Formats: sequence, C-alpha cells, structure tokens
Amino acid sequence: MPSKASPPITIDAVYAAPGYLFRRMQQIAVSIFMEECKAFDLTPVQYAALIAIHTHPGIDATRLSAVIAFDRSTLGSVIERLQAKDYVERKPAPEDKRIKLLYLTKPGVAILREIIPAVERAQARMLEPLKPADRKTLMGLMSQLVDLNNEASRVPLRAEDALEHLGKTG
Amino acid sequence: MPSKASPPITIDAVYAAPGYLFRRMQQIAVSIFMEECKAFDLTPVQYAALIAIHTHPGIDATRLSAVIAFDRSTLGSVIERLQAKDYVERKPAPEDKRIKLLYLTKPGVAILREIIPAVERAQARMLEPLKPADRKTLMGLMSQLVDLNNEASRVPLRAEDALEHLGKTG
DNA sequence: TGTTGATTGACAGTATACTGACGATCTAGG
DNA sequence: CCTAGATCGTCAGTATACTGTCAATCAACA
Repeated sequence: MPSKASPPITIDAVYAAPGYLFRRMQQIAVSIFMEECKAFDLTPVQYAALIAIHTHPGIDATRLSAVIAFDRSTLGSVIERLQAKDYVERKPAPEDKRIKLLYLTKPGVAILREIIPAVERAQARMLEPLKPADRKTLMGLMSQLVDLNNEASRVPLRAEDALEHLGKTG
Repeated sequence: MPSKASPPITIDAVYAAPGYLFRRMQQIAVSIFMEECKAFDLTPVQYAALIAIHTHPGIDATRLSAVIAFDRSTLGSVIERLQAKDYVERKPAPEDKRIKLLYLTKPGVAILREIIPAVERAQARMLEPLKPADRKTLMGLMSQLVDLNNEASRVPLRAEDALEHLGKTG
C-alpha cells in the first residue's frame, strides 16, 4: 500500500479534483440558467451586468467589471450586446472624457423584473439534488472560498473599493 | 420584514446565488491552475484531455468528449493544439473510416509526468483557505451535486457507457 | 506649467463553450 | 442489395474569458 508516492495518472483522479468539479458545475449551472431563461435571450453574464447597473446607475465599465468580477476586455462586447437589445445606454461623463456612464433603459428595467422568477427557478434547480441542509452548507463553504480566494484571479478592484466614488446607491 | 414577497433587485442577491459562486470559483480555479502550470503551457482542458487519452489509449474524439465532459465541437481544436505540440497523435481506425483514434506520444507521456506535481499544487491551493474538514465536506457535496446534475448539461454519453467498446483500459 | 505616470475604453490574439448544420460513413431493415 | 437513420468529425456563428497593447485623457508633482 503506497502511502504517498507518485499519484496514479488516471482520469479518475481528475474526477475527484476540485478544478474538475468546479468546471463541471459551472457548465451545469450555465446550462440550467439558459434553459430556464431561454424565453428572455439573456446570458448569465448579461443578467449580472443588468442587475449591477440597476443597483449602481451611472457606473462606468471598469468599476462594473470589478463589481461583477469579470474581465474589462470582455465587458465591452457584453455591453455592446445589451446596448443592441436596447437594455442599456451609455452616456459620456461630463467631467471625464474617457468615461462612459452606464444606465438601464426602460426596457432594461422591465426585462429585469420579468426574468427574475426564471432566474430564481434556475438557482433553485442547481442545488435541488441536495438535501436542504446540505445546500446551505455548500453555499456557505463556496461563499467563504470565493471570498478568501478573491485576489487569486484578476479583479482590478474589490467591489467595495470600486464604488467609493459613486453615491453608494443601493 | 417582508417574508417572501418579490425579491429585491440588487447585486447583493447575485453574490449569494449559486450560479455566481460557481462561475467565480471556476474563474479562480483556472487562474490558480495557469499560475502553477505556466512553465508547461497547458490549459486545464488540455491537461484533462491528456490524462483521459493516457487512461484510454485509442479512444476517439466523441468518446473522449464524454469522458471529460466537454463539447464535441470544441474538442477538435483542443486536440489540434495538442497535436501541434506533439503530445497527441491521431490514427485513422482501420474498421471505421469516420473515426480517428487518439494516442499520446512519448513527449505527451513525459509532459504529463512532469506537470502532475504542479497540478497537485494547484488543486491544493484552490481549497487552501478552508479548514481541512471543510475541504472534505465541500468536495463531497460538489461530487454529489455534479453527479446528480449530470444530465443537466449536454453530455452525449455517460463516461461509463462511452467506454463500452474500448477494452476498459485502466 | 509641463511632463510623468496612471486610468479608461478599445482592440488583437488565443482558448473555451455551445448551437446547429454538414458530408462522409456505417448499420439495420426491408 | 439498397435505402433510412444514426454516428463521426468538422465547421460556421455566437458568447465568454484572459493577456497584452494602445491612444486619449486625466491627475499630480516638480
């Protein structure tokens, strides 16, 4: 019985690895989200962006990327798509010509209200196979882990810091 | 205190949602993996593919996609990149002209042996912020959840079924 | 005030993911 | 034997992600 020698090079080791389980669960989560929300033609990322802009009207793209933890580079095209659907509008900031401020349009606010029940269903379905107590345990541990690992991936600002200049809307 | 009326439309609700935590954790996991393995120029997906081919030599692309749970469409380009790095070779199957069988090359086996310690470090780092008991709990719940949700995302075959025709190598 | 350094949004390049479609091929049924 | 349906690899199209770079702009300091 080898106690700690070289681990076996087998796919079974991968199945039990955290990285594999996180990737797989993310796939499943997106799939469930898309299924519940297919009537609305919004991706999880686009949904998160809408919510964040609703919470912080007038936020700029860089701060938005910190608030929902995704890449500045990617965010541009996400916003473009939301603009094309007429859910978001961009206004130049008067005091800083570099910045474009983001606001929800009326249709943007409307779709948000409509989609929320579907999103709630999706979130519930992701955890449905677990017993209620286990769901709570899992979410608690995931929250801790994401929080404590926050600096591990490129997020230029912590969400709280990102909002210092805004009026703390919300 | 409203008990269960319409939920608030706020970004804070998103932060506690399973979908957000899974997406964020996946980002973090990839980031840690790439950091630990940067000397090897292999992505998590490419690593999983190498391991799976090593475990099941002569597997074809469709079955491989089931074994590591990713999309058939995407797999083509992943294999191409592994082929370009001379880690994988593809041989036409004699009895079925549609199929191309996958094998690791000598450099493929070698890089696998070399990268494994780095991968182990990455996997450990992902869970490091948690107490040991909590790590175990989290992995147990994630395994359950992924397993029970397996059909939720498009995986054409369960891994076990996918391997019926192979000699159950491993 | 004038230049340095930081910030913003944009872009190019690479790598996953997923949908839907396609031709080539195999297999079963008639 | 020959056609209908399934399967294999591939490709086009869309959407995330991340690295690195760039011009325009701003802020701060000498």
